[in-house]
Amino acid sequence: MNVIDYKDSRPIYEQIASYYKRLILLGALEADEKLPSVRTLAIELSANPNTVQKALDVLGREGFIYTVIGRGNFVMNTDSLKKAREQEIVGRIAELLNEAREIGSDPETVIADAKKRLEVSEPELTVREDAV
Amino acid sequence: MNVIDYKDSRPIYEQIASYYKRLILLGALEADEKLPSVRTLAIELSANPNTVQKALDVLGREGFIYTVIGRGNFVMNTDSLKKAREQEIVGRIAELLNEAREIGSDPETVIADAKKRLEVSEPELTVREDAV
DNA sequence: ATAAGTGTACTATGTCTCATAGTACACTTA
DNA sequence: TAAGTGTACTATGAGACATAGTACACTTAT
Repeated sequence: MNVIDYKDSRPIYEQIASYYKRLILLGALEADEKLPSVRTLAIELSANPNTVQKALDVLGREGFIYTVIGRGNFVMNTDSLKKAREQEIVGRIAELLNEAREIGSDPETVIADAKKRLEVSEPELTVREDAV
Repeated sequence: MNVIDYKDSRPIYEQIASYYKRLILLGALEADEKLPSVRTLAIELSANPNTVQKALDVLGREGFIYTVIGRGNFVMNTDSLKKAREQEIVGRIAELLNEAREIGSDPETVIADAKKRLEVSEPELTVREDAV
């Protein structure tokens, strides 16, 4: 699978963890769904079982999965995870807006420019700015 | 000086580079101003001259400073640097908004929440939302 | 011309993280 | 009982990072 990117400077275990964090937050994996075993994942991802285990450690510590000894790893309920991630995003955007203001850029302008770059996915819900 | 933080996971040379990037973008250092020498900086920052040199390499490659052999390192003009950084910020915010939408959060709500966290620095220019 | 200060380029050493390989053990399930 | 599961070790190698030390070409002040 195309999960590991050797041009990416991040460690492999972190890339694997990020990949599953994204899948879980997107709802691509259902709650209580069983993940492939450590050894199976190692083969699928072309990585070492120890590296996969390290990625699963991260996912477990951060509340994305839970473990049942002898049975496997399972996807955690996503409600609280989504809320937590949303708060991270809000905080990060606030930091960036503060920096923009520090270097003399207007936060409102920055926000407007960022909106222009948003991928349009629901055109029927989009209001064209110049139509107001 | 309190530039290097050993609790910070980033390498020292990157911390030093980030510190000067920030100073330059904020306008705390004027264009064509001379930086302290590599050896002087090493003492001031309590770091190794080689590590300082590596940080200056980064600053030079990214256009924050320029070098005159035998004389020293000097601060680059900040106009284009600020514009480039603003574009980075815009792109990063767009990425975060896309992710928020992917996990079911409304981008407009996220933006509103981020604005609430902005530090108030110019109250005379701030319009209270509930007063509209 | 000389000395001091400048950036720069090396070698060498030690520490740490990361990734891999291999082995072993306790648990659950078929 | 056998197979599959997570988990915990040891060991090895590669690479990034930081430090120490030395050296050289350049510019500037004396």
